[in-house]
Amino acid sequence: MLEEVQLSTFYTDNEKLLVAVDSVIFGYEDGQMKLLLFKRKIEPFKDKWSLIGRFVSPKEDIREAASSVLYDYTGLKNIFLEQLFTFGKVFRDPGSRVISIVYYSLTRINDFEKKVVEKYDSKWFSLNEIPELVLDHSEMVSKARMKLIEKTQQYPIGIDLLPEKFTMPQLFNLYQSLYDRKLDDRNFRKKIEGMNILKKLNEKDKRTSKKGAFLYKFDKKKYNQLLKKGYDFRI
Amino acid sequence: MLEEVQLSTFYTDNEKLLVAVDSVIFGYEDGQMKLLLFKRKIEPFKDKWSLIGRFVSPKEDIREAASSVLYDYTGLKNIFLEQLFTFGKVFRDPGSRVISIVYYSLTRINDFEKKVVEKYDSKWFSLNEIPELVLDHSEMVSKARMKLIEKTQQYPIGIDLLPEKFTMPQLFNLYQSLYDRKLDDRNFRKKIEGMNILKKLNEKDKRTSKKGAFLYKFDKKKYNQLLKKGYDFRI
DNA sequence: GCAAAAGTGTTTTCACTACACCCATGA
DNA sequence: TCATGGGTGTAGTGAAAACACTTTTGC
Repeated sequence: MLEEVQLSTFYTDNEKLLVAVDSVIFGYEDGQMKLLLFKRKIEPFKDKWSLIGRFVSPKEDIREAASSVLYDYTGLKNIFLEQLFTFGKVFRDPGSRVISIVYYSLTRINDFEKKVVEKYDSKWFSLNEIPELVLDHSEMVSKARMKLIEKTQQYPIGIDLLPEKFTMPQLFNLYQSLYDRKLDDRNFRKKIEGMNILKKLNEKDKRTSKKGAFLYKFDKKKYNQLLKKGYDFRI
Repeated sequence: MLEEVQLSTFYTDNEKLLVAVDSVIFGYEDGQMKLLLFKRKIEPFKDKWSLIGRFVSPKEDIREAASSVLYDYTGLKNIFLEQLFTFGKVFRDPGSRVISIVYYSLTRINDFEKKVVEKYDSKWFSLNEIPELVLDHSEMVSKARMKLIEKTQQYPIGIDLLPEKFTMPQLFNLYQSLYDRKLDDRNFRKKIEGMNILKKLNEKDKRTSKKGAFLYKFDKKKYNQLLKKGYDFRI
């Protein structure tokens, strides 16, 4: 109660606005980057494809709001989540004047998650098959895709997109799919090994070849050391 | 009136919040990057140093709000202005729950502008002499400074910070001051000339030496071509 | 034994670094 | 004539690019 009083003492002459958070959720599966979309549950544009989001209440931090949306619809906690951009045109939403603060996140698409996701009338789309979206959500997605590519230069995003144990060919395919061009596999290995942020395990993944590919793990300690020095993660 | 009706049809169950824009204004003068700060005019924290900003009205785009603040307090229009980040912790402002969308901008500090600025109880501070600021404004500034350095990698920010005609030593000093370290002047020239985005003029600036330094202009056409290809502007 | 994916080295090329001296001019 | 800032070239180093063959093994 005291808080309430404190918080309403000033600025009383100014008009308030609706504020929402929306999330662009990326995942990686079958050698492709994917995007999680939802059937919108409210008017206007009910049942059209949309990002997931909700209104921010006066009692929660905006990041908290984004992270709780994520948890509610995917069951995931503590995953990569970063603010992208705030959309604030007057008529961006015909339903009302709404400021939308957009976050993007990176997840591993796995079986558990799929079940939660199916419950909410949602679907993973490959990046080249994204349907028309409500409001300015397509613009949000395209900004997020650009940001994602930028992000690869400062951060080894494989950490969040691949399973804990992964093979070199998997990592290689991830980067090819992200950059949308062919890379040289030998140079790729050299570059990655030069970074020295992977631990090679004594196990092999034999699902995709007879020979089998060695499994690796990210070494988060070494990664954090590099990050402090401002390492350049470009491939 | 029709608009009003349209805009209030949906989402009526949700609580609204105060939304503000704040601007981090950078300038360059006397070989130093500077920051424009203002004495806060409202309670709480009246008369403390602060970024400039104001509340967003329901009838204006957020970018419009940021750009009009800038115009009101510096007299400048059409200058570099980009969204930085949105701050939205519940208690970031003890005056009330306020979402703050922060923009940053780059300007040329010139005599005209100075007069407008003096009128508003404001002052340019060198980056290493920034006083304590109200609320979370110091965090905003430090985020803006990091962004500024990032930005130099994708954009020749000299365009917005230097006068239209400038000398190589001026540009060189700007980058040294931005990166806060000594650079090699010969390598710097080579790099810049390699980019091929400057036009060398047939005039010299003799204010700082007897020999005089050639003046250059940015060639915006060539710059835009490079930008499309995703050129790397790192020094 | 062969198909299919995994894994490995060398040479070339190019960009970045380091480094020191001459030039033009006003006072 | 000299002090001051402006301007230039070259050799060395290291990272990135280009490029093709061998290994493993389930079928």
